[in-house]
Amino acid sequence: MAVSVKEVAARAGVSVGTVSNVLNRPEHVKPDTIRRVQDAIAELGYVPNSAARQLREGRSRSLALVVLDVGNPFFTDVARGAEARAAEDGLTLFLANSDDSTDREALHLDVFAQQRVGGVLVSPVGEDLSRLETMRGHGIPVVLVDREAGESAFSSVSVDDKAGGALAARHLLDTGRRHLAFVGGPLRIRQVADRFEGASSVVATVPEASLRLFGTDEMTLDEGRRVGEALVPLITDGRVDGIVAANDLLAIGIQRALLFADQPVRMPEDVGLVGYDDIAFAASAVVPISSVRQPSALIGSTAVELILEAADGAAPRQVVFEPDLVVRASTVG
Amino acid sequence: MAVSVKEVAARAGVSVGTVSNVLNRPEHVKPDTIRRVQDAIAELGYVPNSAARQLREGRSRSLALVVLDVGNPFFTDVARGAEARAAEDGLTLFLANSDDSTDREALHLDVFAQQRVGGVLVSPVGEDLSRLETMRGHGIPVVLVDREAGESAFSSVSVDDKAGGALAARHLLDTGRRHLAFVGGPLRIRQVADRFEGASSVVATVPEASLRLFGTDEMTLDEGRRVGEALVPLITDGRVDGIVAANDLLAIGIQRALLFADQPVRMPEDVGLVGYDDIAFAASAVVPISSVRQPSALIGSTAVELILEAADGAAPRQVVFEPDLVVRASTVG
DNA sequence: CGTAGATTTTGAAACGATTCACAGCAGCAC
DNA sequence: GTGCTGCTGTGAATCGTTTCAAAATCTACG
Repeated sequence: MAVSVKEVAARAGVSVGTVSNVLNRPEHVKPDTIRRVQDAIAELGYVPNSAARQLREGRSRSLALVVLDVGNPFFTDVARGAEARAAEDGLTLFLANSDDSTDREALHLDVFAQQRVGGVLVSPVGEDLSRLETMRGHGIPVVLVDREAGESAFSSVSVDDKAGGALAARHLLDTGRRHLAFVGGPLRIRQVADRFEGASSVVATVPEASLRLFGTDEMTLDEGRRVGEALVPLITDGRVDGIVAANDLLAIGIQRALLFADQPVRMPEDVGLVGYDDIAFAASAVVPISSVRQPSALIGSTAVELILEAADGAAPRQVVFEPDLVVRASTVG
Repeated sequence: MAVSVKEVAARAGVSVGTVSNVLNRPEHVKPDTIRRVQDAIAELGYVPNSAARQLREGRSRSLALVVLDVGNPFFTDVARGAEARAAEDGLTLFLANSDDSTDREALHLDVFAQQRVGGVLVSPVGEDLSRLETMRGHGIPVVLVDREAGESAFSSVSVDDKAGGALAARHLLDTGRRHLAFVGGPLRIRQVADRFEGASSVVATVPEASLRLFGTDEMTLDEGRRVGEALVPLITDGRVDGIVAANDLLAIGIQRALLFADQPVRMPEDVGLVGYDDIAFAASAVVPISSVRQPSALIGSTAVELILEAADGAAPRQVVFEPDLVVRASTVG
């Protein structure tokens, strides 16, 4: 059943060492021999066993990416960028989904540690990075994605979320709004907390402006709708005239609730709405949504770059991208 | 650097066999010994090497899923269902993206064959299943996802796409439309061809009804918008009054183009729109979109079920789910 | 106290690929 | 003919785990 180098060697009338040489350094093998071995491989349908190879080499030619939510287009874009960059170096990228759960995250990290992957890219769920420390201690390079490493000795690639939050809030203030709402949560997610903080700090600079927080349990379309419905009366009253959503899924849900309320809200006249991530659906929304853009594919490819550096023993490095604002009809007429 | 069973054994003062027993069949080991070994494991930070385990066992405790497009929420939902079911049996699921390319599909399948994964779930890009045949020949169970296996000896789990296409078309006819447009492509994608065929066959039963095909290169928001713009004048003329989109991404793009045209089209008054897949965004669209629902998570979990059966040597089996129609405001007032 | 039987523990073999020191050999110069 | 060099090819050792027959130890009971 199992075809191994041994069978191939027997069939081709050479030793196992020679078969391995044909596979890994054909320049040391006579052309005629190469052909004989390749014929044998084809005839027997030999497929190398990567477990054996890996065991011998001590490390696998693969990387892992653990994201917070595969359902969020932002992360699939990051994954695309990472995979493309990894492929350039002949590396395979495993994609795993932690779904905002520390348990699932831990589970995946364990599996990857056991696989001895060449490196782990992770957008960590919580603040506790000790498990990642141990991974690095075991010689597995770790890069934080979409989260700044701060004083810790990890490499990281992130986007300045405070700046992003500020960008969104400032845009609303610049276009005349004064009573802002920030929708997102839970605040234990660092990205959310930072975006809120950025927005807050900008609002604080304008005396008559206010910012009110509307917390959510998750950042989904449904939660957005729920909050959107609650916002309608406030907007009608004039108590809210600008909304910053912590991501585009929320923003889309909010928009839907506002436009389809019994007493519909006009956008951008009655209220301005800014999302975050600039996923494709944001541009295709009913009223296209202004959004804070993050260079998602670039984040992915840069993360792989940093892993490769780390694997070469380079010192950890923090890359922080600046977000920019894509202005659409949800904020300006 | 590398901590192996050997070091653990030495530290705990037992043999390597005992360490392995603690890990795999603790019921045969004295409680006191278990504790001593576990302490040693903790102190040394031992992490099992799954390459070695796999080499010994000949097969890895993991499955692979290769999807056509990770960017499509339908497939991430399938992946979720599959992963959950796999986790029940302690199996890891690797997710890979073929992006509609046979090359990328082949690449991923090669890697998985070398990994000796316990099974492969794949929604194949083309019609040529020979590579999958060889995988099965090598003893790796294969299950086709979202594609019926037909006469071939694979297991498969699919949804009746002809019935789905028919469902969509019949609904439009039932609500009084007669001039239908089918948007989707390329037709080499089996699912698209089947949905079109289903719609055609229903339309053919109504004398005065017609169905026109609008081909696309890919099934994305942008392509939907492009076709939507082309449809506007036809709808205004009354030459088209119902649209079947081959998936929801297209439908959302189409809707946006129609609603935001210079001379906007009313929905459902001027035209009815039916999508396919029932992704979350369809329900949250401006005008919520009627859509042919596929039980995505169930498809994923069933596929894993079939893999497990096949691994136990059971005969291949074809599971075909019936789609159903979720009616929303895009087709009825 | 001896022993059958059960419970624990042992340690060498095996999984499949890579590596590397070394062997075989042809060609060549002296 | 001898010794070198360069090119090919060899095969035993190795990676870390599991397995399993056999050994060691314990338990209960006459």
